[in-house]
Amino acid sequence: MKLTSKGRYAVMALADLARFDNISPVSLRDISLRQGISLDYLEQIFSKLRKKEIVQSVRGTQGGYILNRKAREIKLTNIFDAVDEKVKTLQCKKESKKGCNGKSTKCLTHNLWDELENHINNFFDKKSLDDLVKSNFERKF
Amino acid sequence: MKLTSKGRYAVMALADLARFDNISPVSLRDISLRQGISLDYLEQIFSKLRKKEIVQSVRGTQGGYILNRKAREIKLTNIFDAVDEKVKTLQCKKESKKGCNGKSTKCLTHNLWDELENHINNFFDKKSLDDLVKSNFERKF
DNA sequence: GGAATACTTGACTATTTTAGTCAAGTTTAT
DNA sequence: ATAAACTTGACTAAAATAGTCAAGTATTCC
Ligand code: FES
Ligand code: FES
Repeated sequence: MKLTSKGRYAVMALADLARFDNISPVSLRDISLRQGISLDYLEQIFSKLRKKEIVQSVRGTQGGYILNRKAREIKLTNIFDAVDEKVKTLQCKKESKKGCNGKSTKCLTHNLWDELENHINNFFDKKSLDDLVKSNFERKF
Repeated sequence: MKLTSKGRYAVMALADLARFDNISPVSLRDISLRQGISLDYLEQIFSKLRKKEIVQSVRGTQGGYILNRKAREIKLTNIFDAVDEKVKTLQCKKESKKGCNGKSTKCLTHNLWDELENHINNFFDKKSLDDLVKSNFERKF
């Protein structure tokens, strides 16, 4: 089980952006340089974040991106959702009554994986971008 | 983030095996048929489980595998460890002082991913094979 | 002893996913 | 006008996954 770069970068980039929240737009070029993420890849990611209304774009020179909501209101869940980084522990389709083995009942481990998925998603539901910025701020003292 | 088949199958197969704990060895062929897992793949998995002393093999006709420890003492952590299904949320090396971006300090999200990793591993540390067998047993009534 | 069952090992491969790159635009501040 | 910066879509190399395949060894039962 591992976290993919897309999810990691999305959160990393937003954490960078959130530090300048409401001051001025941050260009992807700056994020790219500061965080060491490919500019082209960031563009892909921010295109998705914009579609899900997590960020707003400001075009033209001195443009960039700004948060579209308060940092406190942006949970990791929202970010992961936007970039399609999803937690997937079940093999079967959750809605279906069939099991992952093709049989008519759920497999021996179905409930276990379902619990695991909830356990992980709980973490993402709780953490906001704001928590992240604050914990980094405190780290400096 | 998703669970791989190797980890899923390892737990599924052991859950099947645990139901016959101390009665008689269970052949991989039976597990393969009941759980719908490729026999060749199961062999790979059980080879690893045997090396980590989670199961014992019984050769010959009527042979198979039996648990090497009490089901209560086999945690998911042990199983995942044996088959190399590891939780990996950090990009950087944990011991190193360098960040994932190659810089000399840890990145903005490092602590967050570290927390996440612990959160997930807690789940695996708590759950035992025994819990799994019992919850399936109860399900029948 | 011979056949059948079942474990054992190692190498090999197709498919899928990931992590990007590349190219050709459009928009806007200065 | 020009440069900075967003926008979109297609493409691709590399890695990981999920197995398969082949050849062999050990043990029990008849
Ligand atoms: S994971 Fe849902 S039935 Fe196996
Ligand atoms: S994940 Fe450890 S420094 Fe970024």
